[in-house]
Amino acid sequence: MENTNIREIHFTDSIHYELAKTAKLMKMLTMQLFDKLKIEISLDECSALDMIACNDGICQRDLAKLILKDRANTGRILDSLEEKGFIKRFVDTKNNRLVKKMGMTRKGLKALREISDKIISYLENVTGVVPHEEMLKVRNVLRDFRLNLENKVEMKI
Amino acid sequence: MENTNIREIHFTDSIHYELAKTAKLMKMLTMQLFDKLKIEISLDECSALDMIACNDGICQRDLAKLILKDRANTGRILDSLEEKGFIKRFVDTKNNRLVKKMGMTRKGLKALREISDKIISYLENVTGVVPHEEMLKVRNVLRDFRLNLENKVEMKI
DNA sequence: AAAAATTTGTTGCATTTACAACAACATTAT
DNA sequence: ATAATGTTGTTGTAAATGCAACAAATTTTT
Repeated sequence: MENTNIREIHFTDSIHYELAKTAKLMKMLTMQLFDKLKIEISLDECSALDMIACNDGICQRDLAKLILKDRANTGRILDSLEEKGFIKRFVDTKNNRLVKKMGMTRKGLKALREISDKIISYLENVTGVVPHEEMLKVRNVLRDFRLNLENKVEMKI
Repeated sequence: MENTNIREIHFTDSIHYELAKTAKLMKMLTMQLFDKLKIEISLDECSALDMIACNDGICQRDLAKLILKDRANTGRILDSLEEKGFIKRFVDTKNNRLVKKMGMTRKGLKALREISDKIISYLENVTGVVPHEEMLKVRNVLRDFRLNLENKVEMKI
């Protein structure tokens, strides 16, 4: 007897779809929040800024890997942040090679803190529907999953 | 005594960052897979196709909401799918208004199934590191979270 | 020592994307 | 009845993005 009950598997039901859609909505919401609160830098600039604050003296390529932009666009984002006086860039060496490293300026730290203060209560309001513990658990599972992904994806950065 | 232990909260630690990064990596991996397996349509076209298969007779705007593209780009994706003979479009009414609805062609169903068969084992291999039950749980929490997001995000579609 | 390959950042270009304006039609308000 | 508003899809355009080519410097290979 043949099994005619073929299980249809749809992208819609997958974790991949749920991830993509949730992330996209989250991005839309945050961008709308940035607009509403009249935050003067873009979301991408803000996450780059935060990443630099957490990794003082990082070089461009390493930052690119963290924010998952290519080298070209990372450079452009940094141009903008430097022009606004939020970061300083300097040439240094890494493995005997000349690289451009960067760090926060006082102005950049101040700006980052102000933005953080502005958005944090809003974002807590959004994540609030799901219990905090559950959210942490999801974050941790996602992290494990992501770390595994990083080994499989061919990064051209 | 003043509390000088100010808790620094960074974007890097947030569920938002983890979501964005995981989703982006997942997208990169899937696109590389599409390339490797010589799948002839784009990832976006594929998810649109899957969505149409799951929602026969859907109109363009409703599809746009599901795939989170704007109406313009949804139309362009559909142009491409129609040109390839994977979907058929027809004018119908919805609330007494003329709308363009669509459905799968036999060719489209065949193509979708072939693509599904090709990628499914690869993707299971990726999600495999995390126990299936845990993955389902994450998906469900994400869904709750996303449904809440949908109420807060202003959709201009 | 010369040639080839590697690393890092920049520039240019082609594709993708989002957003606004528009056309066609229907509904509601005046 | 006429005007104003709303819905759906298309077109045009400006911005974002990714990719390939390049320059400058270093390391490895021959």
